[in-house]
Order: sequence, then C-alpha cells, then structure tokens
Amino acid sequence: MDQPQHLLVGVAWPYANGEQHIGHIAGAYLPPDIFARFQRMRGKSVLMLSGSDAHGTPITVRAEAEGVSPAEIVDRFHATFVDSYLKLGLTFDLFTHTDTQNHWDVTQQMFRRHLEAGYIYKDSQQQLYDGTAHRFLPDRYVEGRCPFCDSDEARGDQCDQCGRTYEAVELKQPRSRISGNTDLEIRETEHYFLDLSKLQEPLLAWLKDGKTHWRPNVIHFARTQVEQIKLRGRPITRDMDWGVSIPLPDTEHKCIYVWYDAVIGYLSATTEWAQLNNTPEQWRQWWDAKTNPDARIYNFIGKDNIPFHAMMWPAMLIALQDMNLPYDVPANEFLNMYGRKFSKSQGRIISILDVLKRYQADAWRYALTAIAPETSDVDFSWDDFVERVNNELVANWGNLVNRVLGFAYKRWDGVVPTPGALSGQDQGLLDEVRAGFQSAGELYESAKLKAAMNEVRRLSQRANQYLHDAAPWSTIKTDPQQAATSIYVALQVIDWLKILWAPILPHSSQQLHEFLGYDGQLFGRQYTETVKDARGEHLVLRYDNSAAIGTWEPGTLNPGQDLKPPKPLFVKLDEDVAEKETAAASN
RNA sequence: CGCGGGGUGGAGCAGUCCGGUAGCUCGCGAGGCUCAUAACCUCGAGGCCCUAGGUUCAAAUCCUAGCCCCGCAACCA
Repeated sequence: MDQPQHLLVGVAWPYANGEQHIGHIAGAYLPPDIFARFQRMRGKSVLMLSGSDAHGTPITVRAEAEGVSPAEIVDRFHATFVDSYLKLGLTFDLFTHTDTQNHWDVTQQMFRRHLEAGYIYKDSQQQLYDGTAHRFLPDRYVEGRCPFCDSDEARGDQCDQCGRTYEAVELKQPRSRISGNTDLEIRETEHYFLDLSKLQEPLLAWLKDGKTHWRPNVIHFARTQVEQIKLRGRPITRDMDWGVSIPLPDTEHKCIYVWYDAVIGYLSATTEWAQLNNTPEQWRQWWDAKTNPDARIYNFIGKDNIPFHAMMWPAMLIALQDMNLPYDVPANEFLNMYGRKFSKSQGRIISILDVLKRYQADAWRYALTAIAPETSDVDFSWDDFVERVNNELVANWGNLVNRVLGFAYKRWDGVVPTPGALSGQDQGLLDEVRAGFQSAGELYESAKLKAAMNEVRRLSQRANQYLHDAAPWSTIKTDPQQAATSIYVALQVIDWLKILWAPILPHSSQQLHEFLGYDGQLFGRQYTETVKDARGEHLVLRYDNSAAIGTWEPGTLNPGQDLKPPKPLFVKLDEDVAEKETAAASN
C-alpha cells in the first residue's frame, strides 16, 4: 500500500484573548475533528494538534485593560477553549499553549537554525516611542488618524475603515493606547528579520508543484502573492516583554514576534506530545522527511490565516531542509451572523460554550457542518439551525433509527431478528449503503465534508424509502418471516450508517452502537491533564485512541444479538427556540 | 488601486476545470402510509443560472467588458 500512515492534523491556534464563537468552530475547529475521526477509523496514525496562542499584542492589550498579567488572561481563556472542545468532542491528541518551556525551546532552536543557515539578519526600524510610559508602541498599542482616509479609528498597522496598511510612523496624530500620550517620538530600534527574499524561489517552486487537490481560494491566493510580490525581510522580533525571549545577548525588552512563534506551535506541540508519551523521537514520523517522507500534514484554518500557512510557515520549513511541508491547507471562509461578521463589541456573538449548555453537541456538529463555509462566506441564523436540526437531523436520520429500533425491540423481544432469503430489494439496499463506505469515504478523505454529509444523508433516506416499500408493520401480520428479514436488513443498514455518520455525529453514533447491543467505544477517550515544566504548569487537553474499536468498514450484525431499549437519539427543538435565542442575542 | 473567493427556483448549496434536456436539502401545494420525535413515502408548482457582448450546431459552463457581495493585503478563524 502506498497510502500514508501518518497524518498530522494541525488546527489554527486561537488567540487566548476572548471566547470562541460558533464561527470559529464551523470554520477551523470542527472540520479537522471530523477529518481526524474519519482517518483514525481508516487505521491511520493521526495526530491532531493545536493550542492557545499566548503571545502577541491582543493578549497584552487586554491584560493591561483589566489590570492583570498576560498569563492570567491566557490561562482563563485557554481553560474555556479546553472546556468547549471537551463538550463538543474535538479530539485533540494534544491541545496545549505557547507559553511552555517546550515551545520556548523549539522556537529558540528554530531561530538559531534559521540564523546559522543565513536566513536571519539584523536591521533597524523606526518605531513610535511613548516617553510617558517609557516604552515602544508596537502595532495595536498605537492609534491615530489614517494617512489615507482620515478615519480617526486607525490602528498602528492597519485602518479598519479603508483597510489599508502602513507603518505606524505614517499615522497622523498618533496617540498611545497605554498612556493616551500624543507627544510620541520616533526612535530607531534594532530587530531581527527573516530573509524571505532568499526563500521566494523555492517557495514558489513548491506552490507550483502539484496542489491540484488544494482549494482554489487557498492555492490561487498563495501563488499570485508569491509570484507577483517581491518578498522581503520580515521582522521576527518586537519591542515587548511578553513573548518568547530571543536566544541572543543584548536583547532585553525584546521578544520573538508572535507570528513567528505561533506557527512553530505545530512542531512544538508534536514534540510535547511525543515527550508526554515517553517517545521523544516519535515526532520524526510526521515531520522528518528522511524518516518518513510519506507523512501528510494538513492545516485546517480560516481564510485570514492563508498567508501564514500557505506561505510563511512553508518558507520557514523549507529553510530548515528535510522537513515535511503541508500536504493540504483546507481553509474555510467565514461564518457570519445575519450578514455581518461576529462582533463581540457589537453584541453579535454566539459563544460555543454558552450554546452547548442548551443544545446537543451533535446537533451543533450537524448544523455547523451543513452550513460549513467551504467555498464562500455563509450566514448563520437561528431559524436555519432549528430547521436543520428538526427537519434534517431528527426527521431523516434520528427518526429512521427510532422507527426501526422501536419496531424491532417491540416485536422481536429485544433481539435482532433472523433474516430469511434476501429479495432483490433487500440486496439492493444493502449494496447501496455498503457502497457508501467508498463514496462517502472519498469525500471525507478529500475534506469535502459538506458533500460527505449529503451522501450519508442520501443513504439514510434510501433506508426510509426501503422501509416504506417493504412495510414490515404490514407484512408482520401475514408473513412474519418476511417482516423479520426487512427489519434485519434495516438494522444492518443502520449499523453501517452509524459508522458513516460517526465522524460528524460521534456521540449519537456511540449511543446507537450501544442500542444495537454492542460493547466498546467507537472512539477513544478525551481527558485533561496538568503538565509541569520550568515555566510553571499548564492545562492540556488530550486524546487516547487506544481503546477505540470503530473501523471504516461494513461489519456484520449478528442475528440474535440483544438490543437495548431504544430512546430518541436527538432532541427535537421547540418552535420558539429561534425566537428566544434571537431575542436574547439582541439584548 | 492590487489580490482571492462568491453571485444558480422563497432559503441554503452542488454543477463551471473536461460546453450537450438545470440537480440536491429545506420550505410550499396535493396525495399516500401509520412502524416512528405530526416523523416517513410519492407526485407537483416554482429558475431572465448577476448584466451586456462574443465563440459554437449547442454556453450556468469557454472568451471579453462591466455590475454587486464577502474577504485578504503580512496575523481578528
């Protein structure tokens, strides 16, 4: 087999400066979990990794606004991320954060290797300096009037009004967000730069090579950028104290720029995972091109992150040589709300942690997959959520399970009936659903999750049609053996659909697995742990797949197997849910 | 200004690469079934495929010009 065994599923690192909303989940967090669960059932050696991004000005700005330490902000939101991923069932083999000793080590090591290989140089930059606060003002620490459109709300690096970018020193009437000081001076400051000009050629060669399986929004963007823009040195250090320190002398009050250290998280999380498992060299199975060139690395992200994952990070890896580069970067567009971006400040936000209190995890997994913004921005509305859960998930799949299990349990004393000879109709349904392992499998494999879901839903509709034609509730009165055969076929099909749905609906598939009288867990176990290191301790979310028995193949349901008393898999939502939630959101 | 994505029946989407009777889910209308969470099954109504040109026997699909929406532009998924 030339199928790769080792798959690394990298997930965008969330900034630990606010709660996650359903847009984050639909765009970048749920899709990789569905993909990873599918691949694990295929027997692949999957590592799904991410962590909270602890550094950067969004964190320190918030910390200063609240008068607490950045670490406190990170710990608070990191814990909420872990909590919501547990509840939603996102099976991270490791979800850590970037303020760990391991991440510091890996980042500094990469800095040194880039330096030694000649990809890092030192240069000076002009930056605004706040004499009152005695510090430099990177990025969002400064606001002012936009040099292009005169908006007064312009940030240090970009104007939200007209969208243009510029250097902070170009701002008109700049003011410090720390002290409010408007009497800012321009000072020279020395920084280290990653020399991307040296990487442009190999990066472009890599982007031009193959990539036919990449989504057009990702590959078109990356190619045109690298083709048309002359890449230049980009600063990888900043005048800040909060961040990974620079492994060189005379670098006080400077640290490594967050963009550089955050993407290294994919590598550092792998080594942290390997160390936690006491197999420190295992990371090579995914990253080291000499050890395992067939490993595939996937990066699931939102479209805003395309430049970093399709350009910067690959360039950094190319510079190291002998590292596996991303195999695919399935970036999603955005999930909006009523036509506009989610916005915390404007009260348009649906926190995933909050809504998981009221609705089933699998209901969200279904609805967010159904409307996943795979090719264009998509609008979320509560009406749509209710409609999809009630009229699609409950009506099509949940009801199929309920009608078959309920009938079987009542009429055959809680046991899987023994079938007689199969008719052409029986065989036809079995063949069609069995073929779903191939057809839906290919769609899951290529991360076309919406299409995979449609395929599985089509198959469960076929089962509903079969039942209508076979009408076992009618034949049982005249020909009990034929009714038994129909119900056996339906149960077998449900047993297979359980697997086909499992990547998207792991919780209810497990429940169905048990209703059908099976033991064991289709998937592994999620758990949290506190890890101590030289920088303190940090909470991690982990996943142990060793006891999982779910496999991507049609098993055989044994006649005579004891069923469990069935209950509906999904809660049907009340009519007024949409109204209530919409009202609550606008308060 | 530049770049990327999108514009398909009431809603959400697929189809566009490799032209050939416009497809799916939901909603709506009618009928059927009654095992089932009033769910399920069948049939039906409903579309200038953004616009204007062009290529072609034939264009949602290819070419040209333009319009509209979203995003990116070095980090807000």
